[in-house]
Amino acid sequence: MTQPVRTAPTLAEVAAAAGVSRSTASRALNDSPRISEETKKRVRAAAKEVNFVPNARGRALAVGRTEIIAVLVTEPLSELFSDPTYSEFLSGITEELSESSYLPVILQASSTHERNRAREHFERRSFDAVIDVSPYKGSELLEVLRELGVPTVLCGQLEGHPYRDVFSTVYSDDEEGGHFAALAMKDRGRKDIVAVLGPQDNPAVVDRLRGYRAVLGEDLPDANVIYTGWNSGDGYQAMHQILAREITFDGVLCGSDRIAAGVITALNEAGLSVPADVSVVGFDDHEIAARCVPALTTVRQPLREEGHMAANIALDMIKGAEPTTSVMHTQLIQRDSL
Amino acid sequence: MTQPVRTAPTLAEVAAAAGVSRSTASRALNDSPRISEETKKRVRAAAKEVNFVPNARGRALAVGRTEIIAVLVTEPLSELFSDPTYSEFLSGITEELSESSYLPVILQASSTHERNRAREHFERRSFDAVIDVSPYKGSELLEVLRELGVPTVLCGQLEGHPYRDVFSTVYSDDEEGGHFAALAMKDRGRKDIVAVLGPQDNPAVVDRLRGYRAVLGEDLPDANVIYTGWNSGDGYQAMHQILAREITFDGVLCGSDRIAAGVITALNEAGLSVPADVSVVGFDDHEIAARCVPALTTVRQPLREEGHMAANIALDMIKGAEPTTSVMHTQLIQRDSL
DNA sequence: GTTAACGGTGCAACCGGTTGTACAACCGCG
DNA sequence: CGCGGTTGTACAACCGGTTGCACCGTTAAC
Repeated sequence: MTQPVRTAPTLAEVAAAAGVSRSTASRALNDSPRISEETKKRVRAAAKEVNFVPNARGRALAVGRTEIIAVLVTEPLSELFSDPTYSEFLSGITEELSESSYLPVILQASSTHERNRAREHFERRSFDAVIDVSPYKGSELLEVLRELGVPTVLCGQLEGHPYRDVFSTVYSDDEEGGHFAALAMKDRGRKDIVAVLGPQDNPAVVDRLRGYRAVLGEDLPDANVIYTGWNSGDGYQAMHQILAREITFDGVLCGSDRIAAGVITALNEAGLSVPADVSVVGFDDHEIAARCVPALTTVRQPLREEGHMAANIALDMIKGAEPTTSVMHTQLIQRDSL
Repeated sequence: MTQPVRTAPTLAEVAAAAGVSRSTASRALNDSPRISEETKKRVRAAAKEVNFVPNARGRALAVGRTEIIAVLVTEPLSELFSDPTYSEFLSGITEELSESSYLPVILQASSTHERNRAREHFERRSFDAVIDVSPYKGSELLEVLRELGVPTVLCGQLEGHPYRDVFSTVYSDDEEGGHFAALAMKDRGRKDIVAVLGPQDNPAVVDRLRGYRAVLGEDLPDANVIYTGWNSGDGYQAMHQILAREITFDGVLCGSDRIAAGVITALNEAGLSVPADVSVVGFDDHEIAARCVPALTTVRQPLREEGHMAANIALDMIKGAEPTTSVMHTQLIQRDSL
């Protein structure tokens, strides 16, 4: 059994064990070309012997990096937890960073208290970069990050993009996605469309609607657009409201797959069949889409790939790259609800 | 408008601006009694002037602490995301630490890749302490933390407690909770009890069952105990299995409120009324418990308080305190399902 | 045989803070 | 007037790494 180590070995001990100087030991472990192969072997052996791992604090001070990237979450965790969008994003980020020596950590900043604490650590430069996964409302923290010049990537659109020249942005082409969904409705011959979308103040929602409109025009009248939350319960309720109005419609464009699931339930309860009577198209292509009955035709957002992209941009910015805006393409996934 | 600051001011600049040495500046900002009030004022003014914030890297190296605490999550995020238990826990931790200068960050370590990266940063001593919120299966990371001597708090029981002398542990008294639930059944005069619990390998489940048994004895026969997942779907399915057996029972003890919700749905579908025909008692007292129809009688776990406790213990251990085990009390919440 | 070139290593400075200790200035006291 | 005791400040070392540069011993070229 290995004994608990209370005090970690330092580079000096490794150097002593290998019979070289600290600098040589350092270079040997960092594989510098200036050190002979033989010396490297000896130092590496010594390092392994004493179980040496370079101390993050000393290293961070010397190289000016902590190798920790903060994934900033400004929504309450419970909300985050109920939305599969985020977990896809996060997996993408983690996946990509696992190739590097950087470690992503999730930083919750929903309350004012939390934001202040986060701000403090940003100012102290505890993190090399920040990836904000829910920036759409903006926040005073973004202002702080801008002032500090911390490399920052926004996942998702920010209203009006006031920071475009300072921050990088990654998001999927929502207008294009709306386009695809609407086109599918049109091709199917649907003429009287209803839309059940997410919150009206969300830029993604606005863009998707623009995409719908570009294709459908007056087939999607203003009166038929409902803004609500992202959950199936929200979709269910919204659909009930629409049914109560007793208007005629033959297609429903949904802001998320979960909304679509609720919509389908409500339609079925009202005796309407999907897709025979009404076509339904979702958005996101989450797991739930394939499990719907009937399986949901939807617009796929490449969330995992967005995570990859965000992570890579963060790494580039740490190395000094300029901010970028990166728009990902969407894709129509054909299933049975159309 | 403040201009973006590319290079942060250092203590040396503050000292120069205030006309004192670096050491005096440092002591003044840390409110050392050896510095005159007048000098402190001057230094503080200078610091404010240049917007000085002590650099985390330099400070960490000097004081030997990063002031970052890792909240370790070894389950897949999606699972974590669906269980309200965690978000309560986390809120408790964050709340408590917001009083200190420590920052909690969430560290995902579900895949092997992620665990390796986490391990690396543990070895580098990137974090002052670790709070593991889902330790019950154990993991090789715990072994690493033990060897490194990193202050560690486990939230929840660990099978067999092999690390009791090295790690602190916080959990609620599950046996007591089981006791309370069973006692309520008994007081109500229920004699033929069924239990629908979480996974059998979970120590909490074992303890709760022990609590049930201590009160009910043969009123809860082995054959009536079903192990399943924590979700309402699991509860629903389990109840259907039980109904198919056509045994007589008048009470159901559930491993979680979500299980209870599923159980109630299944009972209603079978034409059984709660609580007239069958009493149901949950566990956790999550939000869902109060929203059930009928409102669920359940055993409250003080999750938020456990978070507070875990955070405080972590801080104490950083200061050198010995590991502690802390068991929190549960409480029966009387509602209408009994 | 001298010298230039070069590969390998160590010294020392540096990153940005904190802290033990020396020292100067001032006080009151005998 | 000289002394010990306070008070306030600065110097320098330290935390644990990285890195510019000087230096050493070879070898090769003239």
